[in-house]
Amino acid sequence: MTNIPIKVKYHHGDLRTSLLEVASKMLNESGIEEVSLRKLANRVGVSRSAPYHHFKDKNALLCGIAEEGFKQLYLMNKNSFNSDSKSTKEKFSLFIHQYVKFAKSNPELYELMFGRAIWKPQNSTKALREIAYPCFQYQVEMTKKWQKLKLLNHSEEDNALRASQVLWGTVHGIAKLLIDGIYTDDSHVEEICDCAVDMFLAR
Amino acid sequence: MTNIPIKVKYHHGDLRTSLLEVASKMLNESGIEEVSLRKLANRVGVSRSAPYHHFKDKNALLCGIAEEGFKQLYLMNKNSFNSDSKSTKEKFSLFIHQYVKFAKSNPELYELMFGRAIWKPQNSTKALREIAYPCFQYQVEMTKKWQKLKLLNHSEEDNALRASQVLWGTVHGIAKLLIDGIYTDDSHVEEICDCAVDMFLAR
DNA sequence: CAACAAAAAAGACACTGTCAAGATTGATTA
DNA sequence: TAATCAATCTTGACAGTGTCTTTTTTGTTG
Repeated sequence: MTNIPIKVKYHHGDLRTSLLEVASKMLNESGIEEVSLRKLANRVGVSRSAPYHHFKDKNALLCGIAEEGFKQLYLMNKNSFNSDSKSTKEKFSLFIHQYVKFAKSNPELYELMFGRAIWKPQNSTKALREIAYPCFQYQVEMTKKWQKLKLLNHSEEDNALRASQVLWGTVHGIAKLLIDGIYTDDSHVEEICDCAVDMFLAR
Repeated sequence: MTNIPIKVKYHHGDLRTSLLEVASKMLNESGIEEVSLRKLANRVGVSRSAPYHHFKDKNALLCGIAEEGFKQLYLMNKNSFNSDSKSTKEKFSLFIHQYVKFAKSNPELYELMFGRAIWKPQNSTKALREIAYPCFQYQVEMTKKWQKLKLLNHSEEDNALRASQVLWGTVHGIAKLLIDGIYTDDSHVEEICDCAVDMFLAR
């Protein structure tokens, strides 16, 4: 009956997830700059220091948001890599395009996920690392496969880890230059990705 | 005689360059987080609002610092590309290695130069753009040359702009992943760069 | 020398993250 | 059921921050 967001109970009930949800929404809508603990608390209908019972500090909250992003990214890569209806070459192309598209469609989230803020030596939460590392590792696995199938243009002695670091670097770099506003021509994203695919494929 | 940094004159004399110098030092030493206008003003020996007569706001100051970085980067690329004692292949390899090395040796400056903060639509100063764009353009020129000499692995129809965006994306991405703390094994930087070179060269 | 404009200072405001101390609640145990 | 306790939430407070407005000082110029 009364689902007006006016705070009525002293104990919120599920503040932790509420904080994550609303913070994510704020992030998507107005960017990381507009995400402050005080505004967040206000919007959730709770006092400014209530969040501190669920997150050690602001950084821990940000790590929590990023976790969700890495789950998405991991799932996306896994799904496309395991689709039976596509050739290896198509899958490789899909990886490049999808990765950049993910960043372009969730610029604020992507910025957070790979921003130095949460990856500074003592900042990354254990929970975050346990979600992000498998995501990183999966990209190495994909590269290993592509390498075995002689899809990529490089010499024999190159190991999969290095190659995947280069591939990842490429998509990450393109994504970053796009969403940070240095590549200003958003309209040619597909062309850039196509070019990247072309430059990496063995002929 | 008295070169103690105690403020003695009302008018500083050359506050603008002093601010840039000290701010750059603060940036290198302790990172962007530690650069605040108030601390900066304090260290220069001036009131907290004095800087506003030389920079519209904090963002304008940061743009000023970044300018110097782009001058360096431009010069570095130009010098190595014009060295007569090296083969084209060596120059290409040098470009990749040098670029990443530049970022790794000046992490805070690089982060500022390519951070979204100063490149947000209305944030970049005209002066910054006039220094940065030629720097970007030069990378296209280099790529055009490499393309003409059939150094790179890609098909005929690829244009130099797209190829240079991919190349730049690669070095930028590798650099970012390194200095943001996502690639934690700094010791293999050279190997990653070598691998990148190998993957891009035509065979 | 007087007038003016540039440069610097001081006051003030609305933010921010975070901590300490107290209030309220739901759950557990006696 | 009643008392205890820990989790949760609130309020007050502090030291920061960027930036605006008003006032003071200075160098320059007519």
